[in-house]
Amino acid sequence: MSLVTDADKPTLYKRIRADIEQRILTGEWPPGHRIPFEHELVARYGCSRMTVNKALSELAQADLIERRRRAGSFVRRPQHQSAVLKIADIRAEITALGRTYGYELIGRKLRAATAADRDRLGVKKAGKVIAITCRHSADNVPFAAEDRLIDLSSVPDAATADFSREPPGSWLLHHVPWTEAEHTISAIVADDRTAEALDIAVGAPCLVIDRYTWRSARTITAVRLLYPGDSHRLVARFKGG
Amino acid sequence: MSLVTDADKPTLYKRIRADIEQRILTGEWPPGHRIPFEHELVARYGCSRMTVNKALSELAQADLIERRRRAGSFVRRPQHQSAVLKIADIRAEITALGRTYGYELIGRKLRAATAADRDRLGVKKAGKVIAITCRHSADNVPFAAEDRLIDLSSVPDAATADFSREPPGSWLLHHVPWTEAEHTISAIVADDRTAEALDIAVGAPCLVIDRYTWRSARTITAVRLLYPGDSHRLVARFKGG
DNA sequence: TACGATTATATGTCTAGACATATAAGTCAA
DNA sequence: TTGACTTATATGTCTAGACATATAATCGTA
Repeated sequence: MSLVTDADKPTLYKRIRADIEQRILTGEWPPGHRIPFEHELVARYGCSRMTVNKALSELAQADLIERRRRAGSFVRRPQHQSAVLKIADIRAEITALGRTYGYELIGRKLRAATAADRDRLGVKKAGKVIAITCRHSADNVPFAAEDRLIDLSSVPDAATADFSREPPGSWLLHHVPWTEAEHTISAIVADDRTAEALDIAVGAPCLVIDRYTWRSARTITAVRLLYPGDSHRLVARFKGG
Repeated sequence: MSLVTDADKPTLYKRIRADIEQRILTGEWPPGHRIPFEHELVARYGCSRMTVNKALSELAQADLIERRRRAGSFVRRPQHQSAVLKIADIRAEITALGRTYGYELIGRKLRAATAADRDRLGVKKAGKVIAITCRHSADNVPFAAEDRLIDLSSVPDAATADFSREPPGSWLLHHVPWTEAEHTISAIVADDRTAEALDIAVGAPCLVIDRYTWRSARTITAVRLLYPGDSHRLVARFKGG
């Protein structure tokens, strides 16, 4: 029976945060509205300033309010230009849907980086790379085609990994410590090769995700994922939930 | 000459946070690694516990570490399944590129909600709605086609807004207090109508963004944006920046 | 050996102060 | 009116404590 997400954790600063969030979300305090000063909230809730400060700091970190010295704290304009996009590991995504995951390695080549490879990885110098082509399926229906390049100078262990059984995405997730990533999403129509890989018609729409991954300015992998565009959807949700 | 993002703000807790973040991102402290206890960091930095607690709390809020009572704080596994997708206001997006923005209202209808309208808005009962079709262009080249439905029972002011001059997206952004949104991204091929609206060939790939917006369980608007798929790209970036 | 009770400990929250600092607002002179 | 200076004030950071609480580890017992 809780309208607020974590109303069942009745610590004071969370209650203060939830109270304010509630008023912002309902529109009672519209964008630009100055929320009460810290000392006013201290008086209202009968607590110390550090407690309301913690509540307000978290709201500021979540971009719900903006804090300005000497002026006060203000409700920010909704920013639905940025949303959290969930791009799950494909295996996890499929098994989460209760479907059986299938994986098939199509090609694996270890080679000295060509100019095209270096360009794709965004590096000037690269030694060897592994190029992998594979396919993911759900209930034996093609789900996504993957075309990946791994920089072996960053991930030398990848040279001996067995990608015929484990998808490179999963392997990397468990063997590289921490990464940053950039995703680019676009649409194309299937060419001959793509149509065959995904078992769709030539000219059918495809959703493309290009993911470029690095760690501390060091390139790790570049991957292109192709999904049948009419059956696959990416969902990005902003705020709440 | 700073390697760390906000090293120029030398408050202690930010320095502690940056130090730890650095070690995580470089892989020095891999996923699963237990970072020093609060009392150890207190000793190392010669500060009070609240100060290191603030640093660790922010790292936890950013999902970089996980805190477990009695056990300690641990580096989390990289989660590149969630990324921040920037879906800018179209006008802002175009002007940011230094191109001139153009807007053209194609159709506007005020009507009692049909069954299809209610379905699209995800409501059981809706009074009147406004259906809007319009087009955005950059340097006089079609950039995106928009097809929108606004629930007038949630946003009555929209009935009198002049959408022939201001795009409905911008208008809503400035007239509804705060919203939650869900975006669904998919790919289609252009049909006759779409091809004409975007001045592309029939059968050309299109990127589709369906955005559904509400405030406190109250539906505001549902919009479908169509972009030429080969010229438009969405970029989502995770961590760092 | 397995299970239940106890204990130790790291984190979670909170207080009542303090000083620092950016800046809105007011003051005064050119 | 404008610009420079001063002041008041809200936020930013920090301290040295305190008690609460979840839980890993230990111990004792069946």
